[in-house]
Amino acid sequence: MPPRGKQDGRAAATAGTVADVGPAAGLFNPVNDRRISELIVDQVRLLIRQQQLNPGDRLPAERELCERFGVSRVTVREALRVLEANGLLEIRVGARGGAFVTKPSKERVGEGIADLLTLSSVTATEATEARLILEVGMIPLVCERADKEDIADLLDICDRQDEALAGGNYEINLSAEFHSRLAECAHNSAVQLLSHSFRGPLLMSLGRAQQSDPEMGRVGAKEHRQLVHAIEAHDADKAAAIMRRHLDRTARRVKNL
Amino acid sequence: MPPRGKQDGRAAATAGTVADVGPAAGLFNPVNDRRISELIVDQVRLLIRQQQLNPGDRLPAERELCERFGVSRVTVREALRVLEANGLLEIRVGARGGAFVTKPSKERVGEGIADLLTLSSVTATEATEARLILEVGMIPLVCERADKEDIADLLDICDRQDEALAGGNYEINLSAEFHSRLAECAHNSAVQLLSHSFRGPLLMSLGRAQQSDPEMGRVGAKEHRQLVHAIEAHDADKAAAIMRRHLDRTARRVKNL
DNA sequence: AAAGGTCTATTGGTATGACCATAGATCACC
DNA sequence: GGTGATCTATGGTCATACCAATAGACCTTT
Repeated sequence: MPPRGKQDGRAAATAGTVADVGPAAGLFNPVNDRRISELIVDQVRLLIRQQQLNPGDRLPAERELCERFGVSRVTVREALRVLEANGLLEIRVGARGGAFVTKPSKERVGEGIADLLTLSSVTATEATEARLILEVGMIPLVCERADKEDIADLLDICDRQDEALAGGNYEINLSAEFHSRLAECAHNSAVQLLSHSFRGPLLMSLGRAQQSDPEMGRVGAKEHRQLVHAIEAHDADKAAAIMRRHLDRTARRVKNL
Repeated sequence: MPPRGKQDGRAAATAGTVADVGPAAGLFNPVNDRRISELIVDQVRLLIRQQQLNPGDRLPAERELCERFGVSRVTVREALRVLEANGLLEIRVGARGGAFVTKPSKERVGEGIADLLTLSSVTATEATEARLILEVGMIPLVCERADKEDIADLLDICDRQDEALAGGNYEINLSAEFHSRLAECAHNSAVQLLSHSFRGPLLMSLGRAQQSDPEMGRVGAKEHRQLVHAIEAHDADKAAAIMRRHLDRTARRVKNL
């Protein structure tokens, strides 16, 4: 690369990224507003979307990216930070480290959605309503698609829940696990993702509600088991009714809390 | 600030951020391996969550933040980038510019979710199913809560849709606008958010489907109007049925596409 | 006085070059 | 064969400097 003048920052970098079209290109043509790092972000994101970069792939080292893009390391690093924050990259240090394209981990995505939900002005009541829509709405899919393994897993969770209750300790995590596993039974990753996302924001309020009435755990566990049996019998209407009742109780507690 | 030794980077900065506890603190205590910029991100995010920083508030200038945190500008900037990517901050340049805490804009959040959805391995079929659950599930809320203004707006969109159709051009944006406005009628921002999020990822496939059969637009517009009337009559069952039929057609097209 | 231009200070955007910290990989030694 | 030292590639951070954009003060012109 020919050594550039000392400080031609944006101009030179922009020239390297945006087409220098024809004569008089410097006049009356659209101004380039965006940050250089954003252009890099877009470029990489596009590559990932188009699957020219696949999960597990490693991007060139920062210092090499600088040369390729014709920008400074600071700029490249800011782009990588954004991509990392968006869950597209994972950055590891040390030899053989670098920026790796992440597998589209459902947990990671769900976490991102959960974060967005908690930071938006969604109230607990609203989230509960939305959750009810999701969980009741997915019941038909679940009843249609749940296989033997699904049922067995659900029952296993119920068993552990009963055990915990018998031992006197109520495990709210088990309830969450039940609903999470139930969402898997829909065999639809979008549904699963959304259902999972609503878990986090609600856990806090649920935890408080549960504490105020530990007996709830017992009722909830029983309903879980009834639900599984209804699913096993492919009785969508009955299952939906149980789920609605189950969540309605929760909704009321959230409202009164 | 007392001039530090030339390169005491992480050590010094860490000492300023993490508690230096008791004697022998340098031995056997947890290593701090997070990035400094991440610590800053956490700190700011916490301030926002606790509402000690509110939408519209302006953070100190980068150069001042450097002093406050005792780190370099690069580090502060990386933190700001992440916060910006997460939709928490908006950064403006120029005099009186700086980092401003953003209002929790629903659009922004919805966009984030949409991004996550498209980047995860959710197929169009799955997304369509999830959308059906949402849009049908919210119908009872809509029928219960839609007010005169809601109905009027929906009818207005229907009118514009008919106009466009009469003029021979089908506007897919109008259909999207209808569903978006409909979600507002649930008067629940979580539902609205989710519904909105599914718009983007589906537009592409829908666009293609629509092109393959332009007559669809006419049928869809008619169904929209029927739907509004059912809602006006608070007939949730009928409205849900119409919506289900409406989306089922779409779902089939997506599957066959 | 109003309109419009110019200057200036503030603030983010980028470049450069340096050094530190980390973690594989390799090799020497026991 | 394993154990530890050393090498090396790579991200993490710092300091400084200059460019670019913008708001507001100030000045000029009409």
